Amino acid sequence: MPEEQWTPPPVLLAVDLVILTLRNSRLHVLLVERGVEPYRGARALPGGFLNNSDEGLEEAAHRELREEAGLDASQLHLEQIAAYGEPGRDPRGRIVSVAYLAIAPSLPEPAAGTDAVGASWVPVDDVLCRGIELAFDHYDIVVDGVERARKKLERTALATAFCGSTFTIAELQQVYEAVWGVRLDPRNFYRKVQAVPGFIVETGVSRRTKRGRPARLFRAGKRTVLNPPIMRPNRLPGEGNHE
Amino acid sequence: MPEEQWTPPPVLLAVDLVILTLRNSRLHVLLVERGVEPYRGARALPGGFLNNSDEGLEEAAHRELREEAGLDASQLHLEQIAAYGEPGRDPRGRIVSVAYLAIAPSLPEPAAGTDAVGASWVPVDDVLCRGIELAFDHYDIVVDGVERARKKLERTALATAFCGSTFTIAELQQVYEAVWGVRLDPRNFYRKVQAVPGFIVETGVSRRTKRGRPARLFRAGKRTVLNPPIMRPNRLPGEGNHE
DNA sequence: GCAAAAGTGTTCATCTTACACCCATGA
DNA sequence: TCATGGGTGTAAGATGAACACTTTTGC
Repeated sequence: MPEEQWTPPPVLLAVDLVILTLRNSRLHVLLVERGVEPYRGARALPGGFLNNSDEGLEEAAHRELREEAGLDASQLHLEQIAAYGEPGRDPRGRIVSVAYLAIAPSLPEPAAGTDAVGASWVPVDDVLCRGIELAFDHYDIVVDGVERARKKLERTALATAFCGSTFTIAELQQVYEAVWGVRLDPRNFYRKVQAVPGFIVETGVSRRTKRGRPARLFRAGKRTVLNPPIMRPNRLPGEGNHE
Repeated sequence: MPEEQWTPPPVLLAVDLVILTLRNSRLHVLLVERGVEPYRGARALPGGFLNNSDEGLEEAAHRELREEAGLDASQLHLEQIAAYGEPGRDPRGRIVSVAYLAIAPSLPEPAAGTDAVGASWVPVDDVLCRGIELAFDHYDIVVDGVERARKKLERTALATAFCGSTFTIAELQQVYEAVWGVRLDPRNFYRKVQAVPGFIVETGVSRRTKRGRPARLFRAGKRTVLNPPIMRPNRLPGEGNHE
């Protein structure tokens, strides 16, 4: 913090949301269609400006979550990704956006009660492969958000945020497979997650029915840091070099 | 990004720096002493407001690095930590700060040619144990910055940013030990870092002198992501629960 | 009974750890 | 020569991948 008399230039602050969920075993992100210029017609992350000078950043994220995605703030994971402030990122002027990552459990609703036009769940793969054009620098933000989720699956209980209040181990495995984009051995995964103290706890009421033997139901434990961690399978030795 | 006609409230944007370095095998952070209210006399992170509406966030971080710490922007690691924007974090008004983490190699100078009064390197342990009072929410920012560095040592070549252009494996080990606050077996560390392709490369000119057998000199390789990673020794099973 | 999914046991390869030991230098 | 730190070998234990096999359900 500086000591100058000179008054620093004010900037406009926005909050954008990367809301991830699983829909039929694939990772999806919530996108809205822009109704006005710039980038009219393109898809963008839900978000908006700070309401007033007294609104906190996370508070604004919670409000947007409610307004634009119809998701209740409580009981869903929310964390900051980063601030995006390159001059020129928004043609309307100097706007700095603070991006948040939200994880929602799989819900039956199509895209939740949204008031923004054209809100829809889009497979993350379609976005990452640039099959869908995003407004502003929102592509970068999605990349960073997904990467954050991928990393946090290893050492934190983030995966349970994708599940309902109770879940089977197979469902938990689908979270890891969808977010990491890999296949895991169900038998080894089964033991591995149970070997982490406090990660998941068995609800006595064990069963559920679909096909085959019923599975025990678990709920998220209190422990948020995983020890030992659930490590992502090794990429082949000669590979990836991005930060 | 919203579509409202209403004009959002502008906020002031600041940039704060967590500059880490090693000084005689201990992790230090650069702090300045505040000359004006609020928090006059307390220590704070170096930083300042955006210069003008055209200055980028990282650009501002580079400028502060030069102005307040006398460190050349080029060839030192710089990455964003997060945005800190709770209303009330600064008694002067609504100020949102974007914090950056910088890693500087061990330099002979006491605190570098600073123009801020009372800039000094402070052992990170003294800050984390709250032995030193920091202004604003700068304690939280230091915690987040150090935690970021600790995590990135495992999977990235960040440790080499603490070293000069060439370094011995023992020096690299001191980085890991100081940042993680653990002791490592030199023999096992020696082989482990060399087993990561592209992490460090041997400079033909191998020697250096102090006491005992001379060590080979290495420089940072091109690979920034470590595979396999250098994992932090396991904390005991019943432990830590913070996010 | 059969298919399918849950859950268990076991093997083999790999990695980690601990530590004995040798090497090259300054004093 | 001894002390000191650099560098190598190796064996025991822990971990992880692969996969055969048993259990419990719906049909």
